[in-house]
Amino acid sequence: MPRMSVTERRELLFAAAVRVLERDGLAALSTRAIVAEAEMSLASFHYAYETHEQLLVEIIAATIDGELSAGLAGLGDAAARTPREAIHGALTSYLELVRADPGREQGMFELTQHALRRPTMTALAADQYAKYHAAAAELLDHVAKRFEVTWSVPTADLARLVIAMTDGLTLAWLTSRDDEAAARLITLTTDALLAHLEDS
Amino acid sequence: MPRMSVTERRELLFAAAVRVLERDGLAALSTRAIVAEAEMSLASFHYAYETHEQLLVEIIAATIDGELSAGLAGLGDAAARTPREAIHGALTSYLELVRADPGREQGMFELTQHALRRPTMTALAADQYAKYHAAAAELLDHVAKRFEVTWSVPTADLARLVIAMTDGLTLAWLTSRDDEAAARLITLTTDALLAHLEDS
DNA sequence: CACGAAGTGGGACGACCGACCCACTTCATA
DNA sequence: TATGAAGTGGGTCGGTCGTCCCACTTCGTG
Repeated sequence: MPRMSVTERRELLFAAAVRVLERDGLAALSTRAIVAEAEMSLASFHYAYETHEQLLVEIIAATIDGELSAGLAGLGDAAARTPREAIHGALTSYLELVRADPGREQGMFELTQHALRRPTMTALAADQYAKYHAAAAELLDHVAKRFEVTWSVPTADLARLVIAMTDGLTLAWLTSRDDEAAARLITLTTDALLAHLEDS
Repeated sequence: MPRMSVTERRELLFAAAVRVLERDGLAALSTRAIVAEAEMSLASFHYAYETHEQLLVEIIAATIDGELSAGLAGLGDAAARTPREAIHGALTSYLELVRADPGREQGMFELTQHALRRPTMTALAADQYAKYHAAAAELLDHVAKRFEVTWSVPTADLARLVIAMTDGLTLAWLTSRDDEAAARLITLTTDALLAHLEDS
């Protein structure tokens, strides 16, 4: 009801859409569900956003930046004393993120799947994963620099391994909710990465 | 138009639904789209299946059995002369399967996501992955037995690593379509597995 | 041949979807 | 205080959804 600028309304709708996506999934992310969550009238939506798809595009593009980059990179340099601790800690932090808010990661998967199916959005999915890989590579480089070691395999390749494992780990945990199995999976992943680490 | 039994009609509808799912995605898998693909009338659907969801459940339950188990296990024992060749070959075969029919694997992901969102279906998703893990464990046991070696880590854990990696590999390839990067990812995964192999 | 079961299909239902129109209110500016 | 831009919301459009009803045809069996 209160009056506000278009940009402010866009932000409120955006936030509401993310909440609906995480809570109820992409299939339930209708225009009406979004405005209900934001407590707005239906017409207000098309005043702020041209189409429903435009909001989706914006969500995909935006949530990537602050998402995994923060989840992985931001937590890798805690109080780790060894490369193993750093890698293992970062992966564990990520799992904790998934456990704390499963709907969020599930929503990311749904958005990716959705984007892959629409020709106009497939480039977005590609960008999404390119950024994931870049963030993971940054984390690996950071570890190498901090502990004065080198990776014997290009970090770009190892980054793909990391992202593939976080995806697989997420899917495994979402389907089984098995914390212990996930922890063992993280240890195995850490082993796999450390095998390509050598003193420099 | 031709007359047929309920079971036969169910099979035709099932096959048609799978085709639509692989070609157009889960979002397009409506009752009408299915009967159009099967060239039936709309009413025929509810004569064969009680509800639309029932068909979904059947698809999830059925496609698992003949899917990844055949994709992985069936191709692991080709002309491989070493454990490395066996593992690497199986993973490469799987990637080839994804490349040959991306829509199929994408459909599987969509079904999993869908199942995870409905409380009545989450158990199905859990079963799905339990079977995946079992199939992968079987493959690993088979390799160990054939080459007279042993895994230094429970194959159940390594199986989770394999499935997580195939999921991550699939997602990575679907989003980037980068064959070379996928091949390097497979090599890294093979390395990770072989690190836990020892003579017996 | 009769008859009931099995199978078929046109049409309609209520609900929800994205999008949009247009009358209305509020505000900034002149 | 007049005026036009900015913002708001009720209502509706055409379309698709899953489901269902019911008249119809075909078939196996008596």
